[in-house]
Amino acid sequence: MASKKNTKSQRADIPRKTVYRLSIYTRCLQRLKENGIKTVSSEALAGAAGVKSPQLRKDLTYFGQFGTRGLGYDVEQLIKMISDLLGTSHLQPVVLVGVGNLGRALLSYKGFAKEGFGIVAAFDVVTERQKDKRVTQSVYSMDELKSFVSRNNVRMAILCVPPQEAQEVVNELVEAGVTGVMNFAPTVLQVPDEVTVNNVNLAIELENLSYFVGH
Amino acid sequence: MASKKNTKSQRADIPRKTVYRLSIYTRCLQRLKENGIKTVSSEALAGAAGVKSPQLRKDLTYFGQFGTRGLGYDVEQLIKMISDLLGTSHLQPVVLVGVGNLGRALLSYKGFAKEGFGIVAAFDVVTERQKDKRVTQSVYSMDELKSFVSRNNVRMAILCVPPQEAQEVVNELVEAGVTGVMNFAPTVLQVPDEVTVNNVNLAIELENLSYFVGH
DNA sequence: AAATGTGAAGTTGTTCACAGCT
DNA sequence: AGCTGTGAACAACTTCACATTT
Repeated sequence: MASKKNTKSQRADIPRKTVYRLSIYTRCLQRLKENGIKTVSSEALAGAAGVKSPQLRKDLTYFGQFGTRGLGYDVEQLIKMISDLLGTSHLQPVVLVGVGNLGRALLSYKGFAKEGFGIVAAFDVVTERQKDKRVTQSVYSMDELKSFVSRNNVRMAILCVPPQEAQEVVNELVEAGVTGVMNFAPTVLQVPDEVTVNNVNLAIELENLSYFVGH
Repeated sequence: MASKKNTKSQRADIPRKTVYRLSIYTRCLQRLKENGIKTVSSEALAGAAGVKSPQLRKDLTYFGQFGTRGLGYDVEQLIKMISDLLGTSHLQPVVLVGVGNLGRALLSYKGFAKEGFGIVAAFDVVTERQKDKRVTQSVYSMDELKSFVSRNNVRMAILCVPPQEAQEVVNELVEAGVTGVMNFAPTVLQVPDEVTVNNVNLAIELENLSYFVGH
C-alpha cells in the first residue's frame, strides 16, 4: 500500500518489500498445506504468489537456507519459519483507537483474527459508540488508554481517529509502550525512530487508481 | 499499501510512487490554500509531505515545469494540475461489490466522498444487507451488476467479496467495462493488461507491522 | 534431472550538486 | 539572493545465469 509508507526498518538490511511478500507466501503455503501438499518448488510457489521464482528464492535466503536442491521447499517448515519471523506464531494483542465508521468495521473484521491478531480493546472519546451488535470488544474512554496499553503490554495499535487528533493520540500510545502503529488518519505522524508507522490511506489508494483509469 | 501491489502502469514511464506522492502533495496544498498561502517552495511543501525537496521537484517535472525560480510554486495552480492529472477534478463514479463488514464500512466512509469519489451503488448476493441506517446507497443483486456498470459508464470498482468469489466477480466487472479495481480480497487477480488492480490487504499490513515490532 | 542458492548484471527509483532563471 | 530544473552519482531492488547440491 500501499505503499505508501513512512515505515522505518528497525531490523535492518532486509528489504521492506521482502517482508511484505513473506506474508503473501504464507497465505499460498497455507492453501497448499490444506490441499495436503508437502513440498513445493520455488517456481510453483512464486507462480501462486504472483512473483518470479528467483525473487522468491532471494527473499527466502535473506533468512537462511530452507530448500532442498532437486526437490524444493518443505511446505510446513516454511510456514513455521515465516510465522516465527513475522511474529504471527503467537497471538499479538492490538488496540484500536477511534471507533468511527472505519474503526467499527475493523473491530468486526474477521480478516485480522484469521491471521492471528486480536483487537483486545477499543478506545474513543465517545464510549457509547459500542452500539453495534456486531462489535464484541468493549469501547473504553480515552483516559484508560495509557494504563490499559502498559498494563497489558500491547505493542501494536490501529489508529482511526480524525486527522487533527492523530498526533496527540500517537504520542500517548508511544509513551505507553506501543512500537507499531497502523495509521488510517491522513496525517504524517511524528514518532521516535524505534516506532514503526504503517500508513494506510484508502482515499489515496482510490485516487491512485483513478490516475491509471484515466479521465 | 502496502504496498503492496499488482498494479500495472498503463500511462507509462511515470513511477507509481510518484503518482502516489502526488496525492499526498495535494492534501498538503489544500491545507496551505485554506490558510491563505499563495506560494510555496519545494523545501516547505516537501517538509509537510514528509519527503526530501529534490524528490518533490523531480516528481513534478515528470509532468512539466510549474515553478518560478527564486519564488516557488503557485499553490492553486499546482492543485489544479495535480487534480486534472489524477482525474479527481470531476466526480468519478465507483461501484462496490460485497457488502460484508468491510464493504458496509466503506459505503459510509466519508474519506472517499471528501476526495471526490462517490460510491454510486453496491452489489451483493444478499441484497437485504442494506439493513444499516448509516448506509445510504442501495444494495442491488449481483444480476444487475453488469448492466448497471455499462449503463452508467462506471470505470472503477471496490471489491470486498470473499476470496473464492473475487476472480469471478472481477471477470464480470471487466466485461462490463471497469478498468480499475481496488481489491480487498486476499486473492491474486488475473486481469487483462489494460485493467489496473490495486490490492489492499489489511491483514498483511498488520502482519508487516508485527515484524518490525518484534516478538 | 531437477531445483536451490547466489554473484553479477540490469533496472528502477532517490539524492546530490549545481547550472540557470527570476 | 533565492529557488527551480536536471544530469549525473548513488542506492535499492529485481532478474539472470549458472555453479552446486540432492
